[in-house]
Amino acid sequence: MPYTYDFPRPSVTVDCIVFGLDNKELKVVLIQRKTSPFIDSWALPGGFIGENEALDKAAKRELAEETGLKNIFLEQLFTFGDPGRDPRGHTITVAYFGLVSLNEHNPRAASDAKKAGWFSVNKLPELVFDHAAILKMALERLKGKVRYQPIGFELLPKRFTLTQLQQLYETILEKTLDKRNFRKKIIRLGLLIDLNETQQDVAHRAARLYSFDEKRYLQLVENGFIFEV
Amino acid sequence: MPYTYDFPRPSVTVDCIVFGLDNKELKVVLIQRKTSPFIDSWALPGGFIGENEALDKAAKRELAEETGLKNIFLEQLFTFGDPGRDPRGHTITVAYFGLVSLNEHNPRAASDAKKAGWFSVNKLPELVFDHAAILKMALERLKGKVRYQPIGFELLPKRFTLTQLQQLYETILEKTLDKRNFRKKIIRLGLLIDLNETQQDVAHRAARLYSFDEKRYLQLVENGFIFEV
DNA sequence: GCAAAAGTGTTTAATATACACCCATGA
DNA sequence: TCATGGGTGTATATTAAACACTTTTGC
Repeated sequence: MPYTYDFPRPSVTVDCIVFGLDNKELKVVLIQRKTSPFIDSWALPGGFIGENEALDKAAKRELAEETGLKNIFLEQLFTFGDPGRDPRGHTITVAYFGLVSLNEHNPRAASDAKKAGWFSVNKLPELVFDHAAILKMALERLKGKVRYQPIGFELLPKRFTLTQLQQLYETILEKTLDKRNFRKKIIRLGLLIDLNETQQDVAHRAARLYSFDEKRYLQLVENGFIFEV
Repeated sequence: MPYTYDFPRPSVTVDCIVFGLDNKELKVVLIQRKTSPFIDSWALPGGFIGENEALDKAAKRELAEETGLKNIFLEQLFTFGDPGRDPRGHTITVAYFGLVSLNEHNPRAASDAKKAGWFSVNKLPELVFDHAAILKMALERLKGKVRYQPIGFELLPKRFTLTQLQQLYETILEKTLDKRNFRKKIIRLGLLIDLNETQQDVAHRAARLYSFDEKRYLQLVENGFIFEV
C-alpha cells in the first residue's frame, strides 16, 4: 500500500524514556527489539507514529504495545532528527519521558517486543540508534527539573516516608542531604499531607507516611508560587 | 517528482520564534506569507525540512530565507503534531526559539516572505495555524528560563548598562525590581565585566557599560554552579 | 538650575547550614 | 538488648528585602 507525495518526507517516530526508582538506583525501561534493524538489541520503547495520530497518543500507544505500561504520565523531552541517526533513512524521533513508581509498574514484553524490563542507568546494555544520547539528555532533564518542579513524587508510591523522599533527591542529584534540614524544608513547603499512618512490617521504628498534596500545589502555582528544593 | 513510501508519513516543518527587546517591550519576528495556504497572513518564520536535513539546520535556513536573519542562536522549544493543526494534512512542526538584540537585527522580507518585522507580543496580528499557541509556549519558556539561565544577555547589545539589564528582567518577568538589590545581586554573581566605559550622547548622567562574562559562566557551570536571579 | 537617570549602604527579616542525640520497633 | 532507621532543636552564617538620598550630565 504505497503512499506518494510531491516532496520527500522523513519518517517520524516516538521514543519513551520511563524512569523508576529502585531503592537507591535510578532505572529505565528498555525493550529487546523484535524487528529489523538491530533485531534482538536493546532499545527505548517506541515506534512509528500512525496516520493522523497525535504525538503524545503515539508515545502512549507504543509504550503500551511494547511494555504493557499504561496510564503513565509522559512529557515531551526533545526531538532528534540528525540525518544518519537511523540506517533506514531520514528519521525524526520525538522523545517523551515519564516517571513512575517502579514497584507499581512492571514492564513485560507485550506484542511488539521480545523482552522488556528495568535497567539501572549505571549498568546499561548497548543501545541502538542514538538512544544512548537520548537517555543522557533525559537524565540531564530529570536532574535539572527535579530541583524546581515536584516531579520526584511521581517516582514514589502514593504513600511514602520522608526518608524515601530524601533518598530520591539524593539519588537523582547525586549528593547527600542533611536529614533534619531536608525535613524542615520539605515540611515548610506545605505540600505534604501527613496521613497519620505508619509503615507496617519493618524491622525498626515505623516511619510516618505522607502523600503529595497536588491540589494545593496547583493552587500555589496559580498564585505564582515556585517550587524549589 | 513524486516520492513513494510503504507507510504514510506526516510532513515535517520547523518554525522559529525570535524574541527581541525594544526598550521595555518584548517583540517577536513575524513574516507575511507569500504562499498558500493563508497567503498574506502573518506567521512565524518557518517551512519544510529538506531531504536529510538536520532540524536545527532547517530552522536556521528557513529563518534566513524568510527574514534575512543569520548567525542567531536557536534552541529547540517543542514539537507540535496534533492532526488538524495544518489544513493541508498531518504536519508536525519542530519549534525553535532564539533571542537577539533587537537593535542589531533587522528582519527584512527575504525570498520566501512578502514582509517581515518585529511585533510586540502584546499587539499581535492574527496568526496562522497554531502559531499563537506556539508563541504562547515560547513566552512561558522564556519566563521560566530567564530565572535560572543567563539567557537574558542575548537580548541586549554586547555592551549594556545595569539599568538595561534590570529593565530586561522586569519586562520578561512582568514585575518591578528594587534597583539597589538588583545591582548587588547581579554584581555579586561575578558574571559581569566592568568595561570602564560609559554611555555616550545621553541627556543625563552616563551609565557604566558592562558585558557578560560568558567564559567565566561556563567555567562556573562546569563546577556545578547554578545561575539564579 | 533643573530634569533625568545613575549610583550607593544600612538595618531587619528570612532562610540556609552545621551539627548529635534519644526514640520506637522487631529480631 | 541490640541493631536499625525514625525523629527532633538550636545556634550561626548567609542571603533577601525594605528603604531614600546624593551625583553627574546635558539642556
